[in-house]
Amino acid sequence: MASTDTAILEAAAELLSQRGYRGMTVAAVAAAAGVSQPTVYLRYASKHDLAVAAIARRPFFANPPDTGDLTEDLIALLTDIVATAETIGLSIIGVVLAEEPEHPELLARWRAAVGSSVLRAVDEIIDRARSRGQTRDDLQPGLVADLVVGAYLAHYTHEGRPDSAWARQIVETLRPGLT
Amino acid sequence: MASTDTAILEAAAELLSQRGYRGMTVAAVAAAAGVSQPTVYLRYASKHDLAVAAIARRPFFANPPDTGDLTEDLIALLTDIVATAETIGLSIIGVVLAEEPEHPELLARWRAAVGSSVLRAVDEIIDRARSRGQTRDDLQPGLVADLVVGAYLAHYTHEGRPDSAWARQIVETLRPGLT
Amino acid sequence: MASTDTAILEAAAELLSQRGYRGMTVAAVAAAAGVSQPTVYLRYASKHDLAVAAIARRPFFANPPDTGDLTEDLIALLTDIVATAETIGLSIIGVVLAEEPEHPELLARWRAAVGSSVLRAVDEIIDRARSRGQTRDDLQPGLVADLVVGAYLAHYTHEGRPDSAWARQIVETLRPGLT
Amino acid sequence: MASTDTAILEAAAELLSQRGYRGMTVAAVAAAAGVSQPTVYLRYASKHDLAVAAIARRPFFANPPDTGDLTEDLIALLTDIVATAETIGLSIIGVVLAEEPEHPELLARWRAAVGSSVLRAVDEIIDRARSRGQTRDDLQPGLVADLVVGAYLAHYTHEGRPDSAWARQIVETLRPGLT
DNA sequence: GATGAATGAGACTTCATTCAT
DNA sequence: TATGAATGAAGTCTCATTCAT
Repeated sequence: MASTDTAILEAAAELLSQRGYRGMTVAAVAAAAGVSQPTVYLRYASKHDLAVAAIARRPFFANPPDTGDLTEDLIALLTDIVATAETIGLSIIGVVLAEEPEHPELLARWRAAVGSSVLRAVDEIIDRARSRGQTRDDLQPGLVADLVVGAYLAHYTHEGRPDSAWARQIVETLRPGLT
Repeated sequence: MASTDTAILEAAAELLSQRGYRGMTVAAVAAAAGVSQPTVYLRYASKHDLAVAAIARRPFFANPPDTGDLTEDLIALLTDIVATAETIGLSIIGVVLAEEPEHPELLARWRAAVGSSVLRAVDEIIDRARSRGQTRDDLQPGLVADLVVGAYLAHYTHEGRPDSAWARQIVETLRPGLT
Repeated sequence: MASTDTAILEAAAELLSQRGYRGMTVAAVAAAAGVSQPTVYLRYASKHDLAVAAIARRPFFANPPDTGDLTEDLIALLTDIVATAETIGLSIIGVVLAEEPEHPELLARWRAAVGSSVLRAVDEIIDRARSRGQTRDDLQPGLVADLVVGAYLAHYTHEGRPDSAWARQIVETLRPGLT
Repeated sequence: MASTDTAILEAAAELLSQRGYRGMTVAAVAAAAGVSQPTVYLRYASKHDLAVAAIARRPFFANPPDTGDLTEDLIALLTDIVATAETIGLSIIGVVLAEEPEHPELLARWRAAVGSSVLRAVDEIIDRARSRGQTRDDLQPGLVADLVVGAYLAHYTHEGRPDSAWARQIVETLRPGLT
């Protein structure tokens, strides 16, 4: 059944976020999805395959904010990223990094899904700013994406959840380099 | 014996970096340290305690570069971070993030050890720049640390290892906002 | 359908020979036969019943060689047995012997099918020889069958595949006792 | 403990004979030996390794009979083989043959242990007979071993347990070819 | 008659942890 | 202090078998 498919993937993604790769046991996924373990194996050849598939269910940033101003767009994007992360936690990123030595496909899948969607969002924001003449011609979107998204990763890793003023402060600090 | 203590901690840190929390089995730590498993338990009450202790053995950034120029200092710091990360891998950061829901002490320990040492390094670099009149008075070191260190985390997570020109490009992009 | 019946039995016999009783999974039989698993169960109440039925599909020795000479007949028969065994392997005999403690029907079926057909072949060869006056009157075909067929079983079990001269050497060693 | 070692190997050999490779579960071996499953894995890296080790515990034919007469020696040897087989069953031979496609080491080990010990026994019997002038100079012990041992394998496989007169009849049938 | 989908039971294996010495 | 030996608990995966369609 289609609903079984969804239930399994959602249970897997949830457990992956909350209990890590190790904690995402097939038994727990099956129980959370309300099916038996072999039913999971009917769909995925191994736990590893299931985890890889679950990664792709993480949130995308498909519709970048469009406020008409570069700074505000970036603040909105960063705020959105922070809000998303506070909902589902950063541990999913931790999982894909932590498992890289043994399961590099997880990180690969994360890059293909989430990483590229973030980059695309920044790309679009900067494109629009450029067409409004708000930004330097040689500004590289990849660098901006690294700086904006990374700031949150570093802040969380080194200090914890940022306060509400933080996103604006980051983008303000960055602004002179963009325009 | 002191050398036994060291051997155990080093083996644990190494395995934690290279194989993650799950891969850091007590048997593997004991074997790598050349002792028996009960010897490990004489020192740490549990595997988890051992992992927490091992986290503190991660590299510090005790002597921030001092080139006489803010930009060059930051490039050197970032280059140093990248080099360190390429040696020991990012999976250790992944581990502390991934384990946070169940073992928040790992992340707490990481913040106390590595996070604060990075922040102190950036602090010092900016202090020196400020005393040379190279930077704004209201520049907050915490934001700069987020941006510089985070850029690498984001780049690695989204794209992989950066090329050799990358660190300079990041700092150049950032520079107008610092001075 | 008749062809379905055949396909299932052939797949079962093939898998039984090549992968043993354990390797003959119902899923593998169904896949090899191009049907679903329940289709197999429509025909056989259990995997075991299927195995028993598959045993009966093993090769018979219906037309014993007739060269006009006892020795040559036996050599031809033994050569034929060796050739057959090298094609389908001895593991099928292993299966019926190995399963005897728990599933004696397999061995019973093998005796009824293959064992009796070999005995009949030796019987006929010796009958013809006797009518030509080539053999002792009191020669018991059962003993000859044991010696000829068994020689191959023992050779394979103890040493492996015999070389090309072996069948003739065996029968030559045996000859003085037959005539 | 040494007694644990023995208990595990004996339990494994017993189960291998009586329930086949599949039936020799590690749980059953552990239970029969009175230990936990991990204790078994402390000694053997896998179930397969355990089975291979258990094969070597099968009976040898170290002291061939020495009656002073070739025929009687062979009858005694064959009678001994039959008696041994009736005690432990032929299913262990079935197991090594049945598992050959997936676990060829079992058959290899059987050949190295049991096969070679039988061959050595026949060798010695014939050597002694030759030194007494009771046999042909060119008689090949390997062929005799094949014929004598094989006769029992074939008889059992095709008909079942032989009656008490059978061993003598086999050797008598063979005798003219030996002397 | 045929099958897609499901599952209870059980197999092999690993691991953190303990205990007697 | 140190360890050889042991184990409860749990994890991944497979398989014979069933049921609704």
